[in-house]
Amino acid sequence: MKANLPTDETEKAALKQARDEFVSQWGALGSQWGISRTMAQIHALLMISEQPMTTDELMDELQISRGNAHGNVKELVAWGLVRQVVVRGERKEFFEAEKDVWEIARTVARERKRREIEPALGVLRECVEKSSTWKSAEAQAFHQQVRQLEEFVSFASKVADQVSGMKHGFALQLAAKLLG
Amino acid sequence: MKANLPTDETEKAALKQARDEFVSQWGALGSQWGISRTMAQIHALLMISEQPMTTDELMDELQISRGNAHGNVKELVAWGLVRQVVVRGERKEFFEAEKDVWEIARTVARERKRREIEPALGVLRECVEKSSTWKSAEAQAFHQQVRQLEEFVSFASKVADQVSGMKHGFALQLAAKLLG
DNA sequence: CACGATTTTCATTTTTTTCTGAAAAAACAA
DNA sequence: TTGTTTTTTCAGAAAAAAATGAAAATCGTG
Repeated sequence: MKANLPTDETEKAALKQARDEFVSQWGALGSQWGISRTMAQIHALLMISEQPMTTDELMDELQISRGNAHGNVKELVAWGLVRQVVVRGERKEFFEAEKDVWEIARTVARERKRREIEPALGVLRECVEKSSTWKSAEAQAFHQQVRQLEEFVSFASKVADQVSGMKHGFALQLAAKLLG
Repeated sequence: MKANLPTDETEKAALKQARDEFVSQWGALGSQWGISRTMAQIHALLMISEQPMTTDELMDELQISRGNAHGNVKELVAWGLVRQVVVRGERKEFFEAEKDVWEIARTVARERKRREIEPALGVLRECVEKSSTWKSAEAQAFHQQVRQLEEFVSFASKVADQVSGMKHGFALQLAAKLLG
């Protein structure tokens, strides 16, 4: 075994600190967004973990309860950002995060479309439909506005489809189109 | 004055109902997102209102307190989604929402970049930097992962710039590029 | 089956966020 | 200035969301 030079030890400590910082900050960002701090922290932790982790390891690392760790890791699985893997010889469940950023982006696009865009479209379409035959000036103004919103959200929906359907090389395709 | 035919009355009632439904549902969607229900409701209400509204009208329409109405409408102004307008002969402040959906989209892109993307980039860049000279395998794996994330978020930032810089005809430009 | 290991659920507590309403401050008019 | 209207602030209340921890259910193995 190699000798532990002072630099090795220093680096080890600094790495731990950097990882903790990343996890903690990512958690804070998560709540700015619409997801719970713990869920974002678990995601961060799994993204920078080289091995899959168990619920107990998550509890230990983040100092959270079993119920909390369990619920949030399962929600990440439901999002498709984390998968459960089997480790030979182990009975516990292990979890690992998708690490490829383009894959992550596609998943987020798909899920956000499903959870946010589609319900909005439902509401808007109902309003557009209802108001389409109304005669008064006020009613027509309402119709016009919800129709414009519906058109836009519908467009956003198509963009989300497009993005979530892109294969690797996504970056190149999209970058070329948008920034070229 | 025209006679109020039964259909007029029916339409009027139905319009009121549709507007309320829209406001209420948009509020629910808002909380799914990262903004408060009330803020989303005020935004919805102002988007479908033909006249600018006062704080008192907002309070009345949404059945909320003055402090709540005040704070949320001011936050919408800070976002740039609502502006304060002067109505001649009136002392009260009136508020109106931006109605053009492309303008709304640009504003949201700009603000979300500022509030969500930029802080994330800060965290990521710090991690990338710190870990760039480290030697151990673990440290390098960490570096690689945060670097990939940094690259992606940086790309997202450029997209947001691009979108928020687009003038009217935005739809056409973007649609052509993405869906064409 | 029976037993220990592990996962899942859930009533309760804690924390965070949002809202209220009244008081203070500011703006304006006379 | 003084009185009136309107806006702003903010301490406390209420509501919503998240977390805990222990009990129940499930799973896998001998």
